[in-house]
Amino acid sequence: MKMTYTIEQLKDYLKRHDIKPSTIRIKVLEYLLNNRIHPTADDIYQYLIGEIPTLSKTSVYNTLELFMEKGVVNALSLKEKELRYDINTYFHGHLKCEICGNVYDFPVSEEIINVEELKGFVIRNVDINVYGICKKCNEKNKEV
Amino acid sequence: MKMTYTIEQLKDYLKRHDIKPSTIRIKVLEYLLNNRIHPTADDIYQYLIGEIPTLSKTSVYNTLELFMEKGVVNALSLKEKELRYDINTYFHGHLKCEICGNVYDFPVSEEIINVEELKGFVIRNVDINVYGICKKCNEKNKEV
DNA sequence: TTTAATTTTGTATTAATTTCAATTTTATTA
DNA sequence: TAATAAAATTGAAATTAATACAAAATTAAA
Repeated sequence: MKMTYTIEQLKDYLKRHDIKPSTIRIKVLEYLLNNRIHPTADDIYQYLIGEIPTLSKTSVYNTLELFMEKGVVNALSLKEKELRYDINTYFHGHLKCEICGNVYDFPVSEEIINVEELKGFVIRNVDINVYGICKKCNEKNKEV
Repeated sequence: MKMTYTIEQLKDYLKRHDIKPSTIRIKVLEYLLNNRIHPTADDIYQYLIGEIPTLSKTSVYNTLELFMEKGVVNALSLKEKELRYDINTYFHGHLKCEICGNVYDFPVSEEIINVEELKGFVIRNVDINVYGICKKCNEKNKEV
């Protein structure tokens, strides 16, 4: 994991989002910022248990719940059992490769929600999820 | 429930999708065609248990799984515990009202997947999910 | 320091989905 | 038609992500 944020930076990030910084919150934030792989709660837990041996899974869930309320992360519902979490809250789409399981980002124009049928609807969140086979896995298949 | 399909029509629908028609499959299909509310497996089960008293939930899951394989339904992953199922497999988006819980359809241009970043990716499915407050619930709130 | 508020933990619970062997139904063949 | 094979259905048990919640630990305030 590339370490690109100081503790002060992480604390400020939380404070700016109206979150009191605690060790767990700082570590979860650090993980999310440095591992932009749309991790599950368990991914986060499995990594952080190495850093905080007393960590409980409930704390990870609590932290992610708080982060969602404060707009720090979005949850991704990708037809999997587990939710994934995305620290990138800018408008964008997700590509899930059904072979390797990786989730990639791709740009989407906000124009798509400019349709008559959405007038009068207060939009809080938009998810654009594409399922298929990524370039890498597709090329591997051709070799066989 | 409006009854708009004959058993023969339902059987043909299944056969055209390479599915052997059985009583359960016909009833599940009928329910999906006549109740375009993006029901959950339990919604379907709760209704059909009144028609088929011996019905098991596993059969509903089995049937929906088969329908998905054969392209009869799509599963909707809307950050709820349960999956929902949609008999409308044409390209469109979904609006989930977080107040009343209803899920509405809205049109989306297929242009949104025409981006450079998706070239080389074999697309099998696209989900566009919008979360917020629907017109009806929004107007109710204003009254208060 | 004492008290209050907040955060974290750990266990138990919930509930949707899956697994799978047994049963039932349907189709095939002798 | 009866016997056999194949397919569909059932029901109980297992799985597991997420939640609830009370107790413990930590931090902040008085």
